[in-house]
Amino acid sequence: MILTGNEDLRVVKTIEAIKGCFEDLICEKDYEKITVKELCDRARINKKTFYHYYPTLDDLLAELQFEISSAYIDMIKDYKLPDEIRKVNRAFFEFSCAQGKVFEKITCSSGSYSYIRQKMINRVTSETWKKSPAFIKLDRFTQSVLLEHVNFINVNIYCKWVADGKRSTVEELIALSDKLTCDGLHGVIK
Amino acid sequence: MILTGNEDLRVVKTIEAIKGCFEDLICEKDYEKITVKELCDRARINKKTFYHYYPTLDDLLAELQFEISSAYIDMIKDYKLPDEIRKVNRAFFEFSCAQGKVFEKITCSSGSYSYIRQKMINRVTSETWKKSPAFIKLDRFTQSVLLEHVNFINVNIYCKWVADGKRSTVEELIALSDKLTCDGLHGVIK
DNA sequence: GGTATAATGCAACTGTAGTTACATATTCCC
DNA sequence: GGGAATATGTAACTACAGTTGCATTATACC
Repeated sequence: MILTGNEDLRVVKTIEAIKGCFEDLICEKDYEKITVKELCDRARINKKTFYHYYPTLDDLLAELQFEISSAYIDMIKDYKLPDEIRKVNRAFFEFSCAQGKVFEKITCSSGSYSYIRQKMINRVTSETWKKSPAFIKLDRFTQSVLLEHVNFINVNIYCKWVADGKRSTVEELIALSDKLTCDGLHGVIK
Repeated sequence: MILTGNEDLRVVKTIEAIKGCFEDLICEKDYEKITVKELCDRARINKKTFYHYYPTLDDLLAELQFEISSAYIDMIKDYKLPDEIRKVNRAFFEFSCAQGKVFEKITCSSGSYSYIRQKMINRVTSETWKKSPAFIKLDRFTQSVLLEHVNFINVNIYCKWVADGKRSTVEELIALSDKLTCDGLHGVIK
């Protein structure tokens, strides 16, 4: 549940407790090892209350991902692909690299919930591609391929950057992304 | 457990039953919804026996993935990247498109086990890249990015091809892959 | 402040994951 | 074919997921 401000105080308290404790747990251990029980114990709520708001832990995770990436969506929503791809790449890394540990864990964890990456990818890119006349002319199959293409490249670079100890600068990440997205391997290696 | 031919007949019977029923189940329903219990019921074995061979269902899935992709690994193991990338792309699609439903489900399912893609990706590409002098000269970070880059593009194309009802020819898939890997977006869209 | 409404808690339930000690059956190999 | 080795089964156990009916509490609104 995403709070709007009009909720019952009990709801606000419960949802904030659920999300806060969930973020803590995500930072402390692998998502796959988090149980509903321990989340409820920590948030001081009954299991029934949790299930009242979320069918499964995966749904809570998806909502958190949705909320976190919303700011990024806003940044790129007016850019046009493929012409403004460099702006999209820049926005991605300036946004992602400024995020905290929760974003990092959610985006990079290689466990069974990396599918979240795909959800994010689809949400983000479909909005920007669809404004391109050249894109509209492509067949649906090629469209669907391109839809995930750019963001995978960026998520991949971001995750490897984290795994490497964040030793490159944001500008270096953007430069690598620009090469791989615009020019392919030949931009990086001969 | 991967059978070598020297095993006790009981072991052969058990392992074949486990893998056979697991493949059937994968074709019938989402992997996430398969339980150890129903696999054991179908394979006519006790839970204890299953856990004797596999710590979790994920491990069984990983082993199946490993076995299925072995033939592909053999095909590309002598190619050198980035020079022979077109050969790798061709091998990928000629192999993947000839596979059956189990491969399709394992590779394309968008659920929580799409991480299998990553495992496959890493296994496949590291062997081919490491023979490239130009690759060795790159920093570790860029290396790790490239390691997943090519195969993601191919897996992505393959999965979209399946989702689209396999309407393109294998040659069209290879052509699209060649453009995206070698030349980036500019090879596909202006 | 009192009350109807909605949120939450409680307790008990079913089903599955994963483990254990021990019993039994199958296979291997002589 | 017989006996040792080992694979598999049985049954019972703990723990958690997810659900249910009913009790209780907090909140909103008059």
